[in-house]
Amino acid sequence: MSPARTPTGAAPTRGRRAGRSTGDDREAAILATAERLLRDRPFGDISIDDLARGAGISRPTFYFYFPSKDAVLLTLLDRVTEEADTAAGGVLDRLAEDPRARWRELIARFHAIFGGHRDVVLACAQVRGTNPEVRRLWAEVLERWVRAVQAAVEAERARGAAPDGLPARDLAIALNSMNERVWYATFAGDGPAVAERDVVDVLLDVWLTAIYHTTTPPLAPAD
Amino acid sequence: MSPARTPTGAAPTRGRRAGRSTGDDREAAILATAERLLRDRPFGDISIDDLARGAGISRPTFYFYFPSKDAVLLTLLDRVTEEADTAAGGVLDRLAEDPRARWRELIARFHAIFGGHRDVVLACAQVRGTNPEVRRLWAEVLERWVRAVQAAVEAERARGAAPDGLPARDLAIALNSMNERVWYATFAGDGPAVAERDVVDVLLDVWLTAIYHTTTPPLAPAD
DNA sequence: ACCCCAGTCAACACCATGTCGACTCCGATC
DNA sequence: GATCGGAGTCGACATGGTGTTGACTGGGGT
Repeated sequence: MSPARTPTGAAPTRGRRAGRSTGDDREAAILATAERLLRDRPFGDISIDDLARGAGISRPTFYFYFPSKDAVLLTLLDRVTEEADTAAGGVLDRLAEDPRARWRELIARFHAIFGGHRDVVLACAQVRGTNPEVRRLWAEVLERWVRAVQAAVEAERARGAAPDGLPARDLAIALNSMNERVWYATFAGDGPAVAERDVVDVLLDVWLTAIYHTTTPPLAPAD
Repeated sequence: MSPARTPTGAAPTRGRRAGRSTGDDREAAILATAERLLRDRPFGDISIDDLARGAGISRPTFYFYFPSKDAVLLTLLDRVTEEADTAAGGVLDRLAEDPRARWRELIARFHAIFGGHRDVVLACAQVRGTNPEVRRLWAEVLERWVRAVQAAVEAERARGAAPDGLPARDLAIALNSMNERVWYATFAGDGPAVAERDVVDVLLDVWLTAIYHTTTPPLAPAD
């Protein structure tokens, strides 16, 4: 998970224009207010004034801490993806041990984290359409995950556990895309969706069949 | 494809408040303007004034034809999904003939239609986050496709061509979701994406392995 | 005693949306 | 051939959210 940590790393000061004195708690208050308000209404229905008042400041003061409403969401998203990266870290290194169990662990962890921050994730999906910054950040995060999966698939093929087929990168993109969209529908309760308690196993099944052509991949190296 | 044709059917007058005289061409002009403007800037950057001026009318007059900017897009979306329904109709009835070829045909047709109206589709994906009407329409369309795929999978299992496994509905949801998200990324050129010329085959591969556990499903009935 | 600057906000400028009321044709009616 | 009604049209206004300006405060450093 080391490559291209640029997004979070290269933009160390997204909120708060610079400087570092007292008002740190105000910044935190804005973030907390956003997360709280998101719990019962969509991002688009929250005005900057709501955020400001919720944090006990006036609207112009809000701009002292964040350049826009979207920047608040971006900071929130940053946290979630960082958490996900941490949770996912290393799981795929031990794939050969027990492929099915490891893939399931990976998917289950993502599920737990996205589910735990569903309001933020859902809001980001909403604004991704209109905000290039969110789009860019999400694209970078996704790229890391795609690369990790791609490498894992190539490793499984190398040890003879998975058959050749699609370019590993395309496969990784397709599977990650599926997860994203399926989780979105599940958490949003929007349109045809997989039940929340089943979603990990449904996704796992498609991943395993797409990668191994079976739902019970071999544990030991083939040769 | 018969069930629940409500969306288009039950709201016969989304544009135009009622009546049916000359101004039909104005309505068409608005639609055409929207499609044209969408070609070089995102939906959010197009104002009602742009639409009105493009159609040679004033902003208040616009409201005579459509209740909002989103309603224009909704009408455009309606056309595209109708076209897709037509193109997809019946393909799955002849699945047993040659499963691989039929599934490929289905995916390729959707690809062609979405690709041909990518601006509209992309715009809809953008506003789906903020507009409940678009969300609802898309959900209904998706529900039809999910049902069709579910039925096809069940039929393939019944004739012994596909192994049992996931509930067919969950599988259908997952695969349709994957397609939606993958196409979006491909057409938007946004983040990790499959190359446009490869996308049909990539999707097909995942569909076949998920449904049949092989990329070469059997042609003749098993017993 | 002074200055600087993080932090604060009232007031303003701007822009997009949506609404109202008045106006103009034009075809139908008596 | 007057008049009536409704489709079609738009100028002007109300509303509401965003982002900016300029002035004020208070405390830490010199």
